Amino acid sequence: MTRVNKTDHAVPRRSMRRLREKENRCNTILKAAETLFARKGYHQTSIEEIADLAEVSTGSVYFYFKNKEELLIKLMQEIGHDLRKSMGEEFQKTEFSFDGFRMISFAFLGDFCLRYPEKIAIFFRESVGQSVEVEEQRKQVFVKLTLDIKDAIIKISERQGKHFVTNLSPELIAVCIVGIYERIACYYLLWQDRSADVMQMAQESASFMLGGLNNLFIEDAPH
Amino acid sequence: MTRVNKTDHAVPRRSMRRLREKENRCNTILKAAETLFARKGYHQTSIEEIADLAEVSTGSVYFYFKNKEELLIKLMQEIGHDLRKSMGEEFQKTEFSFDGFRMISFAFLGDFCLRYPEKIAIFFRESVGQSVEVEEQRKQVFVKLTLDIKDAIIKISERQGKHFVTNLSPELIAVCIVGIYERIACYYLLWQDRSADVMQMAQESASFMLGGLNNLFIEDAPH
Amino acid sequence: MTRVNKTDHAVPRRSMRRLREKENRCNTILKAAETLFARKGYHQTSIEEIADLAEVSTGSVYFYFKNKEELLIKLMQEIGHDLRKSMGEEFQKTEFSFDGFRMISFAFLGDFCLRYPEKIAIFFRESVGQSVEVEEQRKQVFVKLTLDIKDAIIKISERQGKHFVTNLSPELIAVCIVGIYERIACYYLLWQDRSADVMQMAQESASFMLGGLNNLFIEDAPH
Amino acid sequence: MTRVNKTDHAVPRRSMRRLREKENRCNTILKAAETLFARKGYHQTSIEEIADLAEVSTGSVYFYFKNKEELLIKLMQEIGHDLRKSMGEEFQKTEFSFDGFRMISFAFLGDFCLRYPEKIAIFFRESVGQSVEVEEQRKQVFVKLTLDIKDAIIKISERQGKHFVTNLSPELIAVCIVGIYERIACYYLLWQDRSADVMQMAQESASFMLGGLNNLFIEDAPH
DNA sequence: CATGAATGAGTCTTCATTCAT
DNA sequence: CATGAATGAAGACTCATTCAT
Repeated sequence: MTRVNKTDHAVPRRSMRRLREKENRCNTILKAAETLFARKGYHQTSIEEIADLAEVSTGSVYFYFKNKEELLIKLMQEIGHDLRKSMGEEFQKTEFSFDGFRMISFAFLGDFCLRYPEKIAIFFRESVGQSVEVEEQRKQVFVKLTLDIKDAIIKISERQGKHFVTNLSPELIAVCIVGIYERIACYYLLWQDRSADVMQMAQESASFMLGGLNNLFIEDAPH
Repeated sequence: MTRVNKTDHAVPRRSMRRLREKENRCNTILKAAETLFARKGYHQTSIEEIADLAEVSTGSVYFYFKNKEELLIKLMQEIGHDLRKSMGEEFQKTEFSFDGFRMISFAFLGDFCLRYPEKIAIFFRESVGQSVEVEEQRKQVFVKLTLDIKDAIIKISERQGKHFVTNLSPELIAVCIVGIYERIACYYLLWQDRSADVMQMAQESASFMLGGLNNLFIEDAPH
Repeated sequence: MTRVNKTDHAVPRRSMRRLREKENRCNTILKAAETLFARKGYHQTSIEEIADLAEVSTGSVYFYFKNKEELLIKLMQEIGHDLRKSMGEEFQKTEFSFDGFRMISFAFLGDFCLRYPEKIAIFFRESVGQSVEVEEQRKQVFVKLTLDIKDAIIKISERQGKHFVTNLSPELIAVCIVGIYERIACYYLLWQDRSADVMQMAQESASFMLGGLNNLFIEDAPH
Repeated sequence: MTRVNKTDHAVPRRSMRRLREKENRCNTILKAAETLFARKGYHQTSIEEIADLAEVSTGSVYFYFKNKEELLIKLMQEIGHDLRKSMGEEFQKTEFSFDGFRMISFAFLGDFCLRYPEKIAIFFRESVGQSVEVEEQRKQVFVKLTLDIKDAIIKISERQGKHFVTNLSPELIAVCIVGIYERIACYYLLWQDRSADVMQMAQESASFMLGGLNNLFIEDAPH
């Protein structure tokens, strides 16, 4: 029905498109998928809807992506990559001082989350619990992200001449930090619209992390 | 719920037995759903499979539950309820001292997660990103859980005569705590099998939280 | 289009059906598939068409049959079974004399082919070259059919006190006979309508086979 | 065909080379199609796969062939042509004596089938039951093949001064012979690998045919 | 002539849900 | 209350074919 009208007068979707962009179909499709997955949910979004929004045929979606799952996985990986890059840069800029935590809090909450709420929805909601394959890829993305943070934590501790109570600590702290960001983003941005308070939260969550971190350092024996 | 009311108005003679039987069926079905959702994923599990495992007909599933979604929601709510109850008890037992954090860490990670890995899978994975309705219910469950923790935090701080840097802090801390538990459970129990280290993690995550909490108290000005 | 009208006024296909027959849906579906496969070809027939002709929903087709392939396989096996049964009876009736060949020729060409041209189309045309699985099943059906004939040939030769030139001969003769019937059926009934000459052909093809058979007996040394 | 004509009208200077190149391409594609159709089946083979194996683009396939069907038809016709040519030569060589049957058996089973098993798969399996058009062409190819054999049979009988029991006989015998070869090839070469016994089968099948043929000659009345 | 990206109609298949028994 | 056969809407995915470059 919708379908029929679409091709009725042979209004080629192509013409308009080709004028605007002759490449980057791939990105257009991904962007459309991101928008719809975030808006309607992964399962509630059909390939046809994605194709329509991207001004492309369903066949084209399958030309660029193996299947629907791959769209979700690609989006997730891309977001994971961006987050890692952004975090890495912040840690670099602050030369692996404690201040890095404050910076990544602002970068993530104050910048990324506010600018790309759909990416947050994809990363923390739509990519969860969809299929074995998606979950496996999600795990890998999150493990990489966590290990990045763990490495940064180790570097920071070394620069401060501190040691952790156990070998587990650095990774555990990284896991905690990821969990904190995740839940703050979901709770305050996806579930409620508290974007006005985001800066405050960035500030306080950084304090929280630093306090937590400090508590897992071994007390240096006084002279 | 709708269905349950049907029989509510009439509590006749042999009702007791009937009620127990009904509750049993209901629970058998829920248990089957929990097992399968956790093992194969919500979408990959069909009503027929649930009915088979519960040894009832598909029609019976629909007698006790409005639809598949309701199964998931009920499971989620049940788990949320159990967690809140358990946490509440721990805070009570420790009389809202700082030690409560250590206790809930052990209760959650050392006890709940190890005993009911399927519930963890349902609560933190399968109930995420499935539909608008599930997400709405999930939000409510999580908000309740978070507010419980927030209340406990406020009580604890009051008992210690401490004040928070902002009004946001108590809730934010609660959100962080939920996030920490969530991610630790996923990372170390669903994604990897690090059950051997769980006690250590409970210990350290409690320290982490306490450190974080402390950092969001206002420094009492020394007189 | 066709679709829309079908359900527009909610004219339940069920009502009419239930009145006529409350069982044997399975056979109705198979019969519909047979008719359509023979008329339009296996690939050119959609499940929906089969369901329509059987006055059943598409879902019902999948309730009784795993997939489209299974419909074809079942049809093929059924036909194979019928043919073997019919042949077996003819050989029995003629007490494994040479006359059996004449009888099966009449039974197959004069009876079966004329009565069930669609079965011939399924057995010798539509079930060929469709997929690996169909081909495998087809092979098994044909091998059984061939071995039945081989056994009959051996019995006949024994009764006549004859021996074959080689061990291969009985099976080879059976293979030839199957080939002869197959091609006659295709050539004279599917490709041309020579049903008028069928009896003549049955007669002559039996003679041909007998001549062939005789030529593969060892010449008994004259005393 | 349509396409070929395009260049037919203009046979200019460097045409020779072009023609050879074109023919090469054409054959390369046909060869690729033959290989894949035989290996994976007609429907399971996509144009893209054929193009890949032939190291051309999908567009090129459509330059040389109207559609996928035409590829199959061309292959089938080619094989039919080769078989007729080969048979004709054998009959010629044996001067239309009874020995011709032995010769074509060896030529077909001992030579053609062993050398070109893919052609056998195409001719007797993949080209069956695919579409109305393919079936129509298949019929024509087989009818030609059959009539060739019929003609040879008539010639042979004339040379021997024999007469057939009815007018139908020569064609019927031809049909039988085709069926015999077809089924032997499928049964012993496509379904089982009995290539070791092929010579024996050629020998015996020829005997079978001769016996059959003889049985359809009218008994010459002794003076 | 060659290319290969783009098309989109066409189909199979699934499965939550219903309801007559 | 229980059953499970029946439904049919919905969607993913394929692939022969086209055509601008």
